[in-house]
Amino acid sequence: MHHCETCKNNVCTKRVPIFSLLNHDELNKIINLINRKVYKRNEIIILEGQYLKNLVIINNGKVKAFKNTIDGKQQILYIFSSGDFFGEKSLFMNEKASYSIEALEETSICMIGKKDFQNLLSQYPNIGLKIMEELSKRIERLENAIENMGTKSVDARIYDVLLEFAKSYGTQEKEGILIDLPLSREGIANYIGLTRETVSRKLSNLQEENIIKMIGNKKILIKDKHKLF
Amino acid sequence: MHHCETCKNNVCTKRVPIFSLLNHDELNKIINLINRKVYKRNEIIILEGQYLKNLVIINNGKVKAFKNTIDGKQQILYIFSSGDFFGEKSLFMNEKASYSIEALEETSICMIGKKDFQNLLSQYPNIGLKIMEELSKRIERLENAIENMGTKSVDARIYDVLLEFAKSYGTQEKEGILIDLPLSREGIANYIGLTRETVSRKLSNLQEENIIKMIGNKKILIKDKHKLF
DNA sequence: CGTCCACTTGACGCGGCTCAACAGCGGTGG
DNA sequence: CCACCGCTGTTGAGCCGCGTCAAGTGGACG
Repeated sequence: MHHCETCKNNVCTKRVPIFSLLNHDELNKIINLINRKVYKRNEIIILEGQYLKNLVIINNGKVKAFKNTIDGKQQILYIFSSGDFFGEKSLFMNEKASYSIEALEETSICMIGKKDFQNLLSQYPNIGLKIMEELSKRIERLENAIENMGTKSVDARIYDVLLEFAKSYGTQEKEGILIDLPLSREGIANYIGLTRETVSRKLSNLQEENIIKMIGNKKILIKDKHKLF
Repeated sequence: MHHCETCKNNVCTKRVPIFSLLNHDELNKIINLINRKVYKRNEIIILEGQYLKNLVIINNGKVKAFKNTIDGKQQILYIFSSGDFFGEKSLFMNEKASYSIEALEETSICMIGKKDFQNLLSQYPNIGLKIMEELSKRIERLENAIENMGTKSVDARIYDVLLEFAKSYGTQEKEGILIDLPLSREGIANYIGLTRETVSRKLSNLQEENIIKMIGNKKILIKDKHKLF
């Protein structure tokens, strides 16, 4: 159906906060600038060190942004999902990507060429404000992550990541908050700077204390949220 | 002398990267919007949780931006010096400061009211670009800090902070790079998430290995930079 | 149903934190 | 100017906890 093709495209622009101040006609103009692409789980979308030519907006799915260290470790910096964008650095500075992006599940993205987006920016300055707003939020998350890693106990870091996931990926059930985990145990470890084994042990402890319940490896039920503070 | 009063004011705007695209007349208009203030060492400029009404630009001196944790620890997030700005978050969002700012030495600042700055922004959109650029740089520093704290050994973190300080506050001498430390040992510890004792020990080790030389508590000479990689 | 990879659990060692004692330095007041 | 005091830095001893290595288990997917 023809009009469905349009719907599909609209999705990209409609749900994106940075375009939220534009009206319908303006959005339609933008649609023509967009290229879409779909990635499967574990596929690399951007590799650290590459030059970026697009601003990328996630339409559907989840990705992780991470750095690999020389000695084979991995630090996950962000988990991006629907509506989030990345590659914005190349818009102001002509720099290489400072981290890699990998799909955590089937993910469809929208790409806008650097030039096109710069034109949009000068045409609609409010988009710039929205981006600054989003960058500010990202900065605040990073600042909190540093505070956690620098000053908090390992237990507290586990609590924090559980609460963070509960907020972003949790649903309220009668027995508690059910989290659809975006990351594996190893992923969680790489997100908060621990090892897989330590995460595993800490979660087992929490389960023994009846604070959480692990459901397979993909879900966790938080039975008593208040014990995680 | 009258024209020196003007010079003094100019300093504020001239050396600030975010105004670097403006011409002389435009800068003069801005000068009228600015309030200046001087803080002594250890004075608090902003307290976490306060509402900000200004964008603050450092004219002269150094400050630290930090968070205090419930159990009395401190995480230093940034060291700002001449030309750096803070308080930008209040410009896009009406939020409280997420960290405190304290003068590390005698520091003079320039303040521009929120409304005034928003007007500037819409008048000179390039200022917005400059701010995004600076925010991007800040994000990159935070991302690297997280990678360091999450994946690197304590030794490597000490090396990194020495190299960072060498770059920002060091001068090349014949015997090596002489660093004018912005932070005390305790400050360094709070910057990279260690304890005072550990920093002290690690620096003593480096001195024994003849890689650095401590000169009082305020200066460090890096004799062999290449051993710090 | 079988294979493989991720997760779990245990044992162990090392390294950074804690506690404690002391030294050095700067600031203050007599 | 000196004496005192408090804060920061140094150094030592000991402990605890996380990382490492290793073995065994379980779930996901073909």
